Amino acid sequence: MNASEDGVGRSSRRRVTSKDVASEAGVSQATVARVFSSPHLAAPQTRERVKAAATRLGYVPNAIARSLKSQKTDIVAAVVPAQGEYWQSMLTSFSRRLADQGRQMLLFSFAEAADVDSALTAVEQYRVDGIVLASSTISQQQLIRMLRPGPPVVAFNQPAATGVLPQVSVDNEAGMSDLAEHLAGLGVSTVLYVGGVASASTDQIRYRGAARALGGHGIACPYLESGAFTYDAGYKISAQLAYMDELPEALMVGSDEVAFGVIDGLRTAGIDVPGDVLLTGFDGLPQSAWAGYDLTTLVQPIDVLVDEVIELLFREDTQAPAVSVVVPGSVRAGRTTRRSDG
Amino acid sequence: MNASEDGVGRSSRRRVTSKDVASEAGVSQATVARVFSSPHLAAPQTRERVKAAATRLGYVPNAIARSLKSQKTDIVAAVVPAQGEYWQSMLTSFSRRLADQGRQMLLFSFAEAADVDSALTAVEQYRVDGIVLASSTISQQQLIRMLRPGPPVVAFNQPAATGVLPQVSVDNEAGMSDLAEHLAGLGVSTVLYVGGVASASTDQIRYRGAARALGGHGIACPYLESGAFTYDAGYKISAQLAYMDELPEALMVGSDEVAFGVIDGLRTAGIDVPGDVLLTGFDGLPQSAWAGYDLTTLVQPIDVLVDEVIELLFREDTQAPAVSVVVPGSVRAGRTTRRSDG
DNA sequence: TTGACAGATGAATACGTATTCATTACTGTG
DNA sequence: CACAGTAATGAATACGTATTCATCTGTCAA
Repeated sequence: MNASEDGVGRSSRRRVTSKDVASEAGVSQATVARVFSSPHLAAPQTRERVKAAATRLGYVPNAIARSLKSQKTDIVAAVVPAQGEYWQSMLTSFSRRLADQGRQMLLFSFAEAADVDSALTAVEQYRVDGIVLASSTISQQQLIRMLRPGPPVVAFNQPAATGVLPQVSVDNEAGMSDLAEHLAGLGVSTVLYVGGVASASTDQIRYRGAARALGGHGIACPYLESGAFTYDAGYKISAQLAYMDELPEALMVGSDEVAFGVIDGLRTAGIDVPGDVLLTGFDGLPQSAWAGYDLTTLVQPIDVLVDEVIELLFREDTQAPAVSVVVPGSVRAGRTTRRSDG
Repeated sequence: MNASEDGVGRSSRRRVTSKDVASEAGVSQATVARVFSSPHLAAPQTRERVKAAATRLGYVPNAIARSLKSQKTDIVAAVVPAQGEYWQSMLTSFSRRLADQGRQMLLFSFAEAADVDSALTAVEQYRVDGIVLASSTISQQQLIRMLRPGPPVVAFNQPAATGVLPQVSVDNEAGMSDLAEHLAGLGVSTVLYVGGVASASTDQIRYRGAARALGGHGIACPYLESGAFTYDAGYKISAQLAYMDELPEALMVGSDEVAFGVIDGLRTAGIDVPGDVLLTGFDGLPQSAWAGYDLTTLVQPIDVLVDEVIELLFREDTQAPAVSVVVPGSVRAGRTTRRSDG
């Protein structure tokens, strides 16, 4: 009648350990460990007996203890900004990929750049098998901090890390260049680039790609900073665009999320996209393919990027300290660069 | 000259342990442990000496070993569907909240319902401090499985778990009811409900809220299933709507993400929202406030929900096995229920 | 028959920390 | 001065597993 007598109560009396299973099955703890970690070392008959005992007792191996002994956690840490559509879709792909490999993902998200340090401090405590740093706002100093002895670290889409940490990113410059060529091919002659944060390395490199390619066609490409890689930043900056004396023929926006804001802002102001101005994005977010936007953008092959990161983390060769892997993206032409008028 | 002699090499020779710090500082390992876990038990002078030695050696406490000894990981596991805007925003809020408390989040995402079992198996191995189950597609059987002894478990927005597991969710029925009242207040007399997955408990409850409220006004409310809680499902189902002999005055869609698809689909077919048909969503996703949609929807107070989950996980009182916390949402009236014509 | 050898298992130990217990030094009160 | 009480510390142990080493059994070839 007493609740504490109830074996199926919410909090069990004590977790079942391999030792418990051992006595139940009449073998040693070592044998139980073998059955679960290297079954081929146990006799088939013993294996069955141990497994039966384990099931009977509800035994579940303790990954913490295993990690302590084997010096492997099967956990990869990801340090990622809390907000941003792009990071979320990257996380989705990453965690799925890891799950396929029997690894788990320990998430360290941060809202402010100032929180990165505390996140990094926490990461170090858990002896994870690898660390992925994803954010355009991690400082050079913070990157260098990760060079201390510890698990392998790879930077994700963070060109600024090149030469300091192994790094994987899409080819930002070539990607934006391709988009520019696409516009040039449409006969566009005036372009304005709408960036996110001018100090972010990705923003700089993408802009360079646009400016160079357009320059090759004799087209100027002024830079306008929206202030953040967010929808709101794009929406707000569109007010400035709406009040310009003369709109350029095309806007190249530094990221899809900002582009959504720009498009909505312009449309709210009565300026049609692509009717009054063409527009390109960057990233290839799922929403960019939604019919409401149908954005011409550079699609990042996120799955490929993620695979490269994982390979870099777990390659045997621990030499070559700061490899940089650059993966090409692909232009997806949408309605936002389709001229309705002939 | 030899790379292995390099102290700052990528892979260190050996991690520094509390024992190393102990000999460096001329104290016992126990004292080092005290300095880092309960500083008040060490003399200020000793504390300084130990910390200095630790810094000199680059010592970082090993959370794995700590967890093994203290039976606490400071980690909360989240079992979450890999896709879906709603889950992503919930994850964002959740991980931020945990970080504030010095806890980390171990992510188990799954693409197919079939993957849930393997995720649960993995979760059990890590002795996390708590588990959050978030998904409308986890089966009753899988829920029951979580009743076995182990860390506390809380279901998130999963009314089907009521009575089985502690559960936190928005008031789905009242929320959809409020939206229905909103429509009724606008004088709407014909409504169609567009659901996601008819077998999902949230879908059923939301529909019930709509049907009851509308019924109170003598308004019928047929149910139409889109097949999934995704943009694509909404987009596709809109074709059926576009070919109806007569459109209802309003569409009540079971989730924002589906609503986006429906809106885009209708607009593509030349049917204006709200010009030709009013529309409501549910969830209050960030995008629902974007100017392109400006959806009338029920905003879920995600931060509040998350706080409730955490409180439920870590409350002292381990009695009351299956509390169900229901939090009210709030209607945000957007453009999609604003009549342009008088 | 004997020795070599592989297969299966148990005893013991290590992983790095937190905590209990005992010991020591020191403070204040009678 | 004696005694109680507190603060600070070290020695030892436990957390639950994986792995090394030694032991034992049985098989096969000489």
